[in-house]
Amino acid sequence: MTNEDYKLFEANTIAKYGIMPLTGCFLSPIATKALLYLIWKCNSETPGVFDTVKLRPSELCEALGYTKDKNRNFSHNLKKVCDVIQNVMLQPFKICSEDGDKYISFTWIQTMAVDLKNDSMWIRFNTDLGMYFGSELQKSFTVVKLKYLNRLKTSAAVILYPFFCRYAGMGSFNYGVEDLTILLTGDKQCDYKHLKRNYLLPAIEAINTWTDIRVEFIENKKERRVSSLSFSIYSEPGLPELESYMEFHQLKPSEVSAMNYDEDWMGAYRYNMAKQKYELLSVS
DNA sequence: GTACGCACCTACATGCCGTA
DNA sequence: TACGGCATGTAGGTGCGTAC
Repeated sequence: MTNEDYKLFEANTIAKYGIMPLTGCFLSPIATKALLYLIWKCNSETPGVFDTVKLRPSELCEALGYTKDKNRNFSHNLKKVCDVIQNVMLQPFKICSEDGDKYISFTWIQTMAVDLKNDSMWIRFNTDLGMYFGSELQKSFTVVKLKYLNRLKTSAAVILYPFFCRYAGMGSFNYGVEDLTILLTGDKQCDYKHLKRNYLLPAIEAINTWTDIRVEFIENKKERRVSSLSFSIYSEPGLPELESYMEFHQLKPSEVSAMNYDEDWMGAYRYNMAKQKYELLSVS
């Protein structure tokens, strides 16, 4: 599997409103990333059709950043990830009309079968999922690279990275504080200071450090109250990419700014999703 | 060598309060 | 209304002994 394979195609509606609020209850970062991986895996094997997906639990575990290390906890994490998916089955997915008078509710996953001994699992998505995220995915979607998403740890960062990728092509855009509050907290009563300190700033710092985009924002005020935010999205390498680039060109940190960053180095490296770092390919 | 269970630690999420 | 400090509960990550 190559770096380019770690992509996710999201419907605009998911990117706009976020996968977590859409479920009616917030999923943990691990649950969100696991679910996104399953959606990506399913879409890569049966584009636009959401029915069933087969994969190895160890593959999912490694894709989420867990590796077999000296601490012998891989089997722990394997079961934990399976439990996380099982919990996703318990959390209903809810889509409401504008006024909230009409809604439809179902679960993401209908059935999961796991065989840890033979390292296999089988997931059946809810049969109604295809009506909302099936063929529509092929018409308009946002590309999110899972290798970047999976480096993020907080729920806010996991929500915001796909959100910013959705708008990356626009360069800059405005977004209302109330919409952003619902996106990140699910509670529009949450005040802006709480949103900024506990969600927005830590998430943007993580995104700027670990992903392929850089986000900056300014506050737009109506009188004293912050009413909306103007976000600017730039393409910029993450820290692991920058470190490998420096290693490849044998640059010191002070010399990086004088160079124009390129991705020539990537041919000499392989990205290890489990370890979440680049490994130099051996010359044969 | 690997799976499992347990304990511990860290980071995150949340709420409350005081100050400007 | 914005900002920051502090306390507390929880989720996730890590280390290690034991059993198979």
